[in-house]
Amino acid sequence: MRWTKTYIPTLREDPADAVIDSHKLLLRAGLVRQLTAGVYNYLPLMQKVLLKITQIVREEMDASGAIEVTMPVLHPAEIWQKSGRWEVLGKEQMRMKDRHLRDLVLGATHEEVITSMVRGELKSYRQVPLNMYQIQVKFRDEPRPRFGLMRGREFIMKDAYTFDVDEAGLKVAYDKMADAYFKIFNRCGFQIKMVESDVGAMGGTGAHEFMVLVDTAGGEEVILACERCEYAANIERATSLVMSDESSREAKKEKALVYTPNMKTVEEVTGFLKVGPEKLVKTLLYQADGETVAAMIRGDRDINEVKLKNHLRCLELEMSPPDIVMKVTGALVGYAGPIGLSGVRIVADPEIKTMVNFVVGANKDDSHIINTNLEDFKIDEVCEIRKAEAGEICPRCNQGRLKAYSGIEVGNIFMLGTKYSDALDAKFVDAEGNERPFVMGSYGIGITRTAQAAIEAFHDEKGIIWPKTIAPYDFHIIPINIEDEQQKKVSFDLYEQLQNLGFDVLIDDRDERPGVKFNDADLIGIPIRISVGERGLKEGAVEIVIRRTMEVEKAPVEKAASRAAEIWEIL
RNA sequence: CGGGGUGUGGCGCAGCCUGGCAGCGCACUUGCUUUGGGAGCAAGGAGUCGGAGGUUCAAAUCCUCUCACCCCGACCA
Repeated sequence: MRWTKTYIPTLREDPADAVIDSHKLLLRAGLVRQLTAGVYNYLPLMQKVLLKITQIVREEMDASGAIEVTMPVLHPAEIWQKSGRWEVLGKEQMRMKDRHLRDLVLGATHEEVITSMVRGELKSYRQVPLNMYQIQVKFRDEPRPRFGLMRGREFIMKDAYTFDVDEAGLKVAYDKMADAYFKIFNRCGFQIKMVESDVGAMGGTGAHEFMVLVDTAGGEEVILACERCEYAANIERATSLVMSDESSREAKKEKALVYTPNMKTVEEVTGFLKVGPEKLVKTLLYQADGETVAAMIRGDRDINEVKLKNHLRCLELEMSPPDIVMKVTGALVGYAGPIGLSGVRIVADPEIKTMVNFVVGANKDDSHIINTNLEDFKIDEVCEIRKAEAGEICPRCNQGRLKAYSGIEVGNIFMLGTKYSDALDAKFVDAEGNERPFVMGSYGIGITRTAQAAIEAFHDEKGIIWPKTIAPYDFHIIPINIEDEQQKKVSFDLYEQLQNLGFDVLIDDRDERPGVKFNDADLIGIPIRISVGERGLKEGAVEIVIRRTMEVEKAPVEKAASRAAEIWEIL
């Protein structure tokens, strides 16, 4: 492709609206332009990248035995109401009404659609296992779109769905998809990490995310991974070993009410009482679908609301407002405690069970109780609700410490079970003649997000460094001075030769100054650049430059194409 | 949804406080020169100052309302 015949609007300056490197580069390299919040045009270079990524995805999905289909973007509300996700997704879902005022949905995922699609027609155990996928635009009405394609309201995804007769079949399908995902992301050039994750609104029995690890600020999720074994989990899901601390060997003391005027935070109370925050137990009040629940957690820990929400099996979970706190505890916010708290479910983190002589709120203004022990109150349920932290001990090998990484989620896989086949009535007849719901799985890859993740993972201060498998072009030829007939001829000869060898080639035929072309080349990040200029031609040579390392090799004009192809092979 | 910020030519910004000719850099067009890391000179085109209402002799500037976008938080299949 000739630069002058395509559209690559590069920017010299950083766009004002971009914060993270990959977002700035998406805009500066002329890959995308925003239409409205969270919605982007994909310009010619980006289109090439997306096609290369989707091609890899297609090849590996097909190789795994999955069958490609295309499902509608526009869905009737009815199927979402049937599965119960109309309420679960709520405002996350892009919704509209048609002229008849019927509710419609712009799909964020397609479990409901595919389940309706096969219902009544896929009906024998002989027809499965079946895996169908599509590459399709998706919508999510993000409360706050940001970071370019990382958190958009419209994006492209590959989503696949499997149908099996039982859990064992699902496990096979699930592992097969995980395997395909490793192949896909490795081909895209990533070091990928598969981590355990929460199932969220998807529902089901288990899930994993595929994360690209980045050391920049561009990561959007924190993951914890054991430094000794293979354990790795999203922060929402990560657990750690409960360590009984030193104080648990103390002799139990008599509890006592203490006056703590205006001391509401953990810091204030422990500072005032001259004890560490690990000697205090926070009692946090939540409204779980209207019911008030108390969550107890050690003072120096953070609560993991996802874990609490999962334990309570509620749709909405939020901190109780002050008036409810007052009603339940009889005190202002900041003095809630488990002793004498009635009519409220008390959920405690297991770590609490290891503690002695701790501080709790007294359910009375300006008062706490010291030397509290487990016998002093009743715990209704014990459930891990604390956020695991870096440095804690791995729950799997019980030895290694957990380390935190910043990651970008580019893929996820879910074991759905029969949630959707039950709700939408997709059943088959087994060998014994019994009617049973399909056991399903669902598997996503964010195509547009993967492109941005590549930029985040592979760039330097001058621009993008595309992995060769997903680069918009393989070679970038720069005639230093396009007005010079010899340079022009050599450049275009090379352009044709490389194309004849099957490569995707971009030639910068603009009448621009060399500096402009070099800077744009560095910015858009084609893996190999070939400079054709007076300096080299004097010796009958052109320069082959590797973008990643900026290594330069001179090659004779007549051997340039074959030499460039060799370098490509080993890149 | 709470808090903060920004809307001025395609992009990046100044001007606003203290009302008085709408500016700068880059980009764009034309000409000449220049051509190995973002050229020089000259000439030129391009802006309802996000929108509506108000105050005033006069509003980019002050007031009210509103819309959009960005950031922090909440949220996040």
